[in-house]
Amino acid sequence: MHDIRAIRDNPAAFDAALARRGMAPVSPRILAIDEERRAMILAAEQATAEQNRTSREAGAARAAGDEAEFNRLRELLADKKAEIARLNDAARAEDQHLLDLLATIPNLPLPDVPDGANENDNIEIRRWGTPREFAFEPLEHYQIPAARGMDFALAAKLSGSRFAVLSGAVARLHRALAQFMLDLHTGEHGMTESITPVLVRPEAMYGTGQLPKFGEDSYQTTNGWWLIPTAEVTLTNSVAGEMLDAAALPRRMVAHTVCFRSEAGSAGRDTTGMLRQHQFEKVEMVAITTPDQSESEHARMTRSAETVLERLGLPYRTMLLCAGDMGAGARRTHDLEVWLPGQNRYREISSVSTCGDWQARRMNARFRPEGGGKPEFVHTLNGSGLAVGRTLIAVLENGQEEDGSVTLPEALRPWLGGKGRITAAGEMA
RNA sequence: GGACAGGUGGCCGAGUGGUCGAAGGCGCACGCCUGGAAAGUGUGUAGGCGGGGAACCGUCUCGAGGGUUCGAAUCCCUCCCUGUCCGCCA
Repeated sequence: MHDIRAIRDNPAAFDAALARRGMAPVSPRILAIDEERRAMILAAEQATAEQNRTSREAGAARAAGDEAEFNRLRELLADKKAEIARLNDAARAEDQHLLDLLATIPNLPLPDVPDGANENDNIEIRRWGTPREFAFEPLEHYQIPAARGMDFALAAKLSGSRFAVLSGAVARLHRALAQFMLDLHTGEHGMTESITPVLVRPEAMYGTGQLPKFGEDSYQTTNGWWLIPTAEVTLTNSVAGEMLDAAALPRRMVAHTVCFRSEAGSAGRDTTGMLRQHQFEKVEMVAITTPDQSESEHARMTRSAETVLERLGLPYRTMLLCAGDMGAGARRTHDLEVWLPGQNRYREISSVSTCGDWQARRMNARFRPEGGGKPEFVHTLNGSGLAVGRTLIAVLENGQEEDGSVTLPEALRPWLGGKGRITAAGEMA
């Protein structure tokens, strides 16, 4: 949600920023509605003020025992009533009209976000680790003998395509990864862990920006709940409607949840393996900050995600997304792409975004500045830390050996009962 | 699923038709007191929207919407939400 005053103050800058997302200018339409809306509000309020005045006079006349005057004023009010109702309805309709339009407009890219239309225009800002030299042709994760516990046929029987059943060693590895991530973020990155619902009200989906525009990307239950596409929804909306203490910020949260995405429109992409699923698990980080904290927090959160990959010894690169490739709520996004030897390329494994006050306005999440003063909207940030299924893929592909076994990252041992590899037979050893 | 109870400001909580945006308390801000702090004490302190350079003015908001009334936090209706008890259940 955008601040109508900011648009009013500088419509050209607003349109210019949106143009970087490939959007046509909208400020003329917004300003026209806003002007109409304000005229309506003024007319309605003036009429109401007159009504209130007359009503007080009527009360006074009655108190003074002036029945004639009271009756005269009462009739006057009765006549005005319909007109006032009409003006109020019109003012409210215009106000809603503006809100509905603003709710569909994506966030403005920050100045340092590069121009560009799609992922080809993203900029690499960092690279860590060196992809391993293989003496053999590395396999994709679902081809690796050690990953035989990954069963897509069974998942298809139960649910259909784009689901996976994990059994045995891969299931345990998946669980270990999630726990390792949570322990890292809570133990070293100052985040508080939550277990949240994965079914939410529409309001929550609206707050983070999935609704009203992107409902087709998610699933809804028959009684109106939405299945979260990311724990960003629950963690971020935890502060919806709240007035937070500035001293309590930044608030850093992390949650491991299952996520659901219908992935409409990506049919045909990554159809094999568990890279892209309707249901997957993710460890999600969310930070609620004051406006002056959000920049450093974005860097910090990106580092928190990068640290997961570094501890696991997985080569990655950090991308700065171009304006055209960012999600609607983001002002700047860092994507972490992990090296997948089986695909011989880097693939997205985390996305870390700062949303400014765009979500906070939708949620009405504010804080009172230290030393008092008017409430201000908080800033919100979110990032994967990391997508668990994709991390599993990366661990399997990067650790695969010629004999079909997989050598696991040293850092995971405490979560694997001291074990360090999966045999070609699919046994933890 | 059934039966009750309830939704008031940053928080707690009073208020059952009239000048109530709303007592009181807590918190917070500023001052007094103090060597400094605590305690004590005084004053102030809701938010949104609109108008205005500003001071300020208007308007809305006591869960949401509608109704009754000259006038609604207060009465009536509908809906939403929360809690308690019962039933069921991992």
